[in-house]
Amino acid sequence: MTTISDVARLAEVSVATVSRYLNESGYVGAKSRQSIETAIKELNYVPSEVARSLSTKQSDIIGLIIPDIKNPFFPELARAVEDTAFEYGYTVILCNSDENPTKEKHYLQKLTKKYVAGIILTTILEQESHWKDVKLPIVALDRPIDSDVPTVTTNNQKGAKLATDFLIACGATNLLCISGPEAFVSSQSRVEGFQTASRKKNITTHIIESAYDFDIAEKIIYDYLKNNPSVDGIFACSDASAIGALKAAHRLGIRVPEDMQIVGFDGIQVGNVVTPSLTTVAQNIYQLGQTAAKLLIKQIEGQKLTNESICIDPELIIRETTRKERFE
Amino acid sequence: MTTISDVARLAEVSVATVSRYLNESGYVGAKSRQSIETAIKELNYVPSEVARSLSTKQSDIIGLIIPDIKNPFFPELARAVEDTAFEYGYTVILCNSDENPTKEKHYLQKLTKKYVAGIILTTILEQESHWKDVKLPIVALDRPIDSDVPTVTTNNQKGAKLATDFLIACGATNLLCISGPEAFVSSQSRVEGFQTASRKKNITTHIIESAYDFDIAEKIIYDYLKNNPSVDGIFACSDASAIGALKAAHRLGIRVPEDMQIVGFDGIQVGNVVTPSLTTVAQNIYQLGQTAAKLLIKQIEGQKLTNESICIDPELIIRETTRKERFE
DNA sequence: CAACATTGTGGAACCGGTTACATAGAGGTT
DNA sequence: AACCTCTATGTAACCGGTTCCACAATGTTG
Repeated sequence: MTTISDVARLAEVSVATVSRYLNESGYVGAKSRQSIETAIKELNYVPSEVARSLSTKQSDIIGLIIPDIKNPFFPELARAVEDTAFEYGYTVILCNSDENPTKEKHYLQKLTKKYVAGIILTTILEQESHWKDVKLPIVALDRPIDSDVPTVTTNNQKGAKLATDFLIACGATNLLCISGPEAFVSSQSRVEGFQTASRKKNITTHIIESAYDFDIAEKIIYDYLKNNPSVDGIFACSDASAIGALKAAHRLGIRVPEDMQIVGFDGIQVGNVVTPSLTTVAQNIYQLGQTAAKLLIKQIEGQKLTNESICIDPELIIRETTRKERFE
Repeated sequence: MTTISDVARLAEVSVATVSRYLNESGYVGAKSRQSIETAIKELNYVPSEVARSLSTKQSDIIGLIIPDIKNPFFPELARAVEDTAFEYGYTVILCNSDENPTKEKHYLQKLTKKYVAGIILTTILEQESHWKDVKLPIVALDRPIDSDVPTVTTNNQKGAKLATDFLIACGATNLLCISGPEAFVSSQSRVEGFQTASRKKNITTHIIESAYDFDIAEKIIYDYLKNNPSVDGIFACSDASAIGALKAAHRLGIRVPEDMQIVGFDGIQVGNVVTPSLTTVAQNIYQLGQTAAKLLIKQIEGQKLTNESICIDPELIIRETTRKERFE
């Protein structure tokens, strides 16, 4: 591998001049520029990121910490982050935290050691104090960490309201809400949205909790529906639970959407492939990731973005688990 | 951030001794060891990966290049690689190539500049010569690059044979094979497996090609089945096409598995969630990723693994798109 | 024309580690 | 006592960049 001094030697200038040329900092005369350019081409020179990082204490690496890339929500998010990073010349390190604080802390330390430029963090859990000590640029995704950390979220409450209003408009009167684990703030907001939308009307509501997991949700919902056959509308706080509900209904001989309607939340691809395909409140996942990445890069490149938080509206996608004819 | 010389100063030894202590290289006396340990604790010292990389020209970063993390096959693979890397103290940079040689080349250069320790490469396309110049440890996943590059693949031919034999055993006699794009070697092997399995018996076969994409496959298969209603068994070279087939059949009023049976290939999670759930040849995706990562790390840590290639057997998962009663 | 600003360049310290080499004391051998 | 081998440690060069500072040449201004 050729180094900057090889280039300097061949171009008959000093390394300082070459460095200035490379970074477009300071003056470089026309003939120096010329000879440097030819030297670089001739030697096929590529500057070492590592050496530069050591000097500048900065790299072009972004750390992305998510719970689990296998969770169908995250691949698209990761892709959005990576695309945006790529566009701006950054590179992404992928970390799966499993929502485990120890692992999270470990990654944090590793990333720090590598002088990463910044971190995008998707922790759904409660605020972990160790994030407050980090002096790196951070953007929180999906869940706020701290009031002065820029955050990108979906408007969960609004989305839930959208879903619930729609269920009711489609004639459902006996609503079941499948919440996520209590620790997830996003799930709480969705439940709140559900409650505000269903409270005013003359509607019966129930709320049960389930992990965001197909199989677990299926079991819980199966048991519930068995004992409560009057439910005619389900709002699930995740598409995973919604699909669980679908399977549970199938096993119980409940026809969807004729006997019971279902609306999910998330907008993951699977929802479109299931039969009947899932009506859902789709988060704009790609935009979520893109926005977070852009926000982070802005911060990295010097702008202080204290307090800048962005809330992205989700969108109701009407498919086959709800009825076409609207009442009201 | 504290440095090694801070530690050396506080411990009243030289940086060389501290470095020796950290790397367990060379001799360190008992009292030096003691004072270094306390100094490190007191200062909360964490060595800089970057500085070390500059010296050693090695990092603990592994580059993972895949076509697209959004493709449902890759999240689990990426997770396996990351898990294994984590276990051995490595870190993963995620690169989406979109099967685009230019992007691939770009990433290759970027990764080289960062002194990554090695690269795991999943390119389904034809051999790209630029990989031959790379002097980094490489492992090819899913597709061989070169005879002397260690490679991890699924036994595609065997899997296809498994699927086809099973379809025939379940009574299908008029088989349609949905191949992948011609450029994918893995798809070719699957078609070959299909052909060897179906040739000997008294069976009619057809082969059509489709991208590995739900919607595209659905359209192509819909058109085909419309004109060829006698097909009673489909072997799809990917679960994506299999699901497309399922939807096409649904739209045409063909009952699955009563009128027509379907077997997919890949074993992605969606297959289990679709109705009826998909009988498929499951690749052991996690093991694929894990094996590749381990192979790479072995190489990184000094072992020359020329010619070491591993072929992992897939497994037939019988679900609901095939009939229970076996003929024969 | 003197004083000063602007442009162009190189020397050398520095980033935070690793490592070759020199050195020195302790213990063992003959 | 002379010599050798370990063990233990420090000095300093090096990895490949960035950047401060000094300095020179040239242009500009009053």
